[in-house]
Amino acid sequence: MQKYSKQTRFLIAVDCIVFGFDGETLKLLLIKRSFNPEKDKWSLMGGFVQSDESLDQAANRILKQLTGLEGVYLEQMYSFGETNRDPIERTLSVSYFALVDIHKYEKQISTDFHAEWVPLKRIPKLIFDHQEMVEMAKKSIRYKAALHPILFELLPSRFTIPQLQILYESVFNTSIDKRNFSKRVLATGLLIKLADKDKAGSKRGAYYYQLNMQKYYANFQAFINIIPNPDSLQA
Amino acid sequence: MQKYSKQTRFLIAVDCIVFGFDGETLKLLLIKRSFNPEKDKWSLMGGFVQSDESLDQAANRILKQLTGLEGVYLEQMYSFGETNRDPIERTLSVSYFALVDIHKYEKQISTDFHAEWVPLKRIPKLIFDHQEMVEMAKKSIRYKAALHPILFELLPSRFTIPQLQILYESVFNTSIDKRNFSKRVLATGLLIKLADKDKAGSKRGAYYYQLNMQKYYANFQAFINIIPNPDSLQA
DNA sequence: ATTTTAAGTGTTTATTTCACAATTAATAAA
DNA sequence: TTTATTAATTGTGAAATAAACACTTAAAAT
Repeated sequence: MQKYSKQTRFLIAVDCIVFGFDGETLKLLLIKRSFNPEKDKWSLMGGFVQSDESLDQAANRILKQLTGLEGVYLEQMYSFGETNRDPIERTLSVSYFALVDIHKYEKQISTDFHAEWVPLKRIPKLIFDHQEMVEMAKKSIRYKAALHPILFELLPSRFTIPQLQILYESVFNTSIDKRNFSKRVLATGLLIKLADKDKAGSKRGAYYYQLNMQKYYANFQAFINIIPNPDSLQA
Repeated sequence: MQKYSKQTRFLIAVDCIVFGFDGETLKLLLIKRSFNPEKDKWSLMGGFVQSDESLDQAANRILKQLTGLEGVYLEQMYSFGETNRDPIERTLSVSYFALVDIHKYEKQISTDFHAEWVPLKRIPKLIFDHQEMVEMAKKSIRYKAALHPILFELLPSRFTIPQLQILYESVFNTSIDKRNFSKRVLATGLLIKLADKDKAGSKRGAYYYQLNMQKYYANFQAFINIIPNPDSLQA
């Protein structure tokens, strides 16, 4: 088999920006890097693409290897290709963002792996250009969540409207009138009201809801307006 | 200097989906591939990333080399990484889309280079996964143009509102009421009315407008609503 | 002077968004 | 048992925005 001779070949990495929500705070999953360079520094989940796997496969494998997470929402974001972004050797990084319900994986992550959930407001210095990736990922999920119902991926399968509102308020760093918020989310038709309540947060208790998966998948592409004044969003 | 030994290295290509508008029809710039494999087949503009250039630099260089185009709107879209997408050797393709005023470059392209503008509705079979890239690019510009004023990049610096409307109608494959359209675009505050008219399209002539570049750059990220019923858009 | 053609413009109605506060369910305390 | 506390739940009116809809006008051609 012939080859494209004379062309340079490069390392290709995948880096994952993993968002999680615990009911109160938006967090990122970070690890202490286990190899040189920058060993023991904070880093995103990353690894090299192998010759027998596609980018999506690589992203899923890396996420699973480093955190045990499997089957989570994962979306390609952007490829970072500055020549000197890795000081050892030029490496292209294809970045992905992931959305995870923290509680579903919390124990698994902290016991089996050296990964940690860090509040988005207190991200430490990261290696290479990972800081830049995080900034872009924050913008990306805001942008996408303003139009599409991706934030449900951060919640457990049963959740309350107040929980959902806290999540939206965290992501958009704003506060929303709860009457208008509940009207908007219910108007999407995506929610199914359940019979029982979550009594953890209040005496009265808040009804649980779950996603109408039919409509969720069917309407995923359609624009959905949950955020007031989306005009002020930054891309 | 140490290296990451044991890791596989890959070819990295950049492929550009170049959109153009001639006042009537949306077109793509295609070339007949000049080397094997698939020599003489239709292809997007592409080339390998060199060791001393970033992805953006590679995209700009390739666009310039193959078409003479320089300083055009160019945006990274998506990275395609299926293992077998290039039959000769595994190659990652980082795709970009570009928006070009056809008239500004038409002669240059057809005389100096073997590139051709092909109406979007009559794209021939393309090599590799370029068809898939084109489909994604069509969705991408629709999506982005529904929210941001990128389509002005396809027009000359002086244009009329009827021209602009035809462009929007082409991109969204729809027809728009001209009273509502002109109200919407003028409401953005992005347009400056000029004193003279374009007499080519009608006896009466249509006033030329140009972009208010201040506002254009300032408001580029803000959501701008020009399309009726954007809910029906597909991501 | 008349015809032709596309450009330009305004109003009414319907829909959506926004601002705003009282009531209720359930537990805890008296 | 009653009362207090706390968060959940719910509705309405005003304002802004979007949608539907048709005639007049400028300029060239006849």
